Amino acid sequence: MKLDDAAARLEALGNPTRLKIYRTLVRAGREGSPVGRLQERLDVAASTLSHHLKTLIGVGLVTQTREGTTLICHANYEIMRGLLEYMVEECCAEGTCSPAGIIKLPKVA
Amino acid sequence: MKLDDAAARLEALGNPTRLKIYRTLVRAGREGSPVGRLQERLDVAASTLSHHLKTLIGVGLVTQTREGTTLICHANYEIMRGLLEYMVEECCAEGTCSPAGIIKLPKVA
DNA sequence: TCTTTATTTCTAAAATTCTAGAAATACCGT
DNA sequence: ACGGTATTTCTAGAATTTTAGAAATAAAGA
Repeated sequence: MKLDDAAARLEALGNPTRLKIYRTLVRAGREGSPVGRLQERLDVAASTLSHHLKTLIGVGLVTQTREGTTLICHANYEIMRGLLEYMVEECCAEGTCSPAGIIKLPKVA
Repeated sequence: MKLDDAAARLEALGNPTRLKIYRTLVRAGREGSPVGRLQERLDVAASTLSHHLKTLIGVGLVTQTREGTTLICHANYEIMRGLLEYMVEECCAEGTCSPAGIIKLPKVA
């Protein structure tokens, strides 16, 4: 991942509302969550939510699938994985900032 | 770490110039880097750099120590560790987005 | 086709961020 | 105390972001 892509994704997550959205989608699990349910949960105007979702979708952190009239949102774990990988590799000292319970191994699949 | 703190730190890192600053400081290692050297490396106006550093310092990601007339900047790994921990715990599905080479263990110190 | 529900796009105002020149401050050596 | 180097603070303009109401679009069902 390039620095500019990482920055764009960090910026997308760096807004409390968008971070809440993303976290909610992670908790929604594999089935995801309709936009409408997100709106109820987060208590934000529909247009505002849509705007934030657009940002998250734009950087690849969220995807949408349509099911009839409702749009289901999903967290994209692959992108998040890449972002965490970038941060650990580019922004951490060897072993110094591995989160507790997380260990960096030499070479594991 | 609270959601708002995590968001503030992600936002701080979510600007290409600031992400470059932070990455440079990580690469500078334990001894850190003077503001002036950062300025040469990143080719940015002194006042602009100072402004971005203020942001990073404000969220705890960077610290400064004075050595005579020069200020030395250091990456704060403890805060970064906490941020990564937050992201893994709050924004990842179990095992789904562990970066390659990183494994989440049940309970390790 | 008309209605309803779900969501986005358009629009615009308020707030914030980014940038960098100029002035101010901090510290050291003489 | 003075001069020089390092860095910050002040200031302000340009650009971007955030917010949400209103209008538009998409899909399903009667």
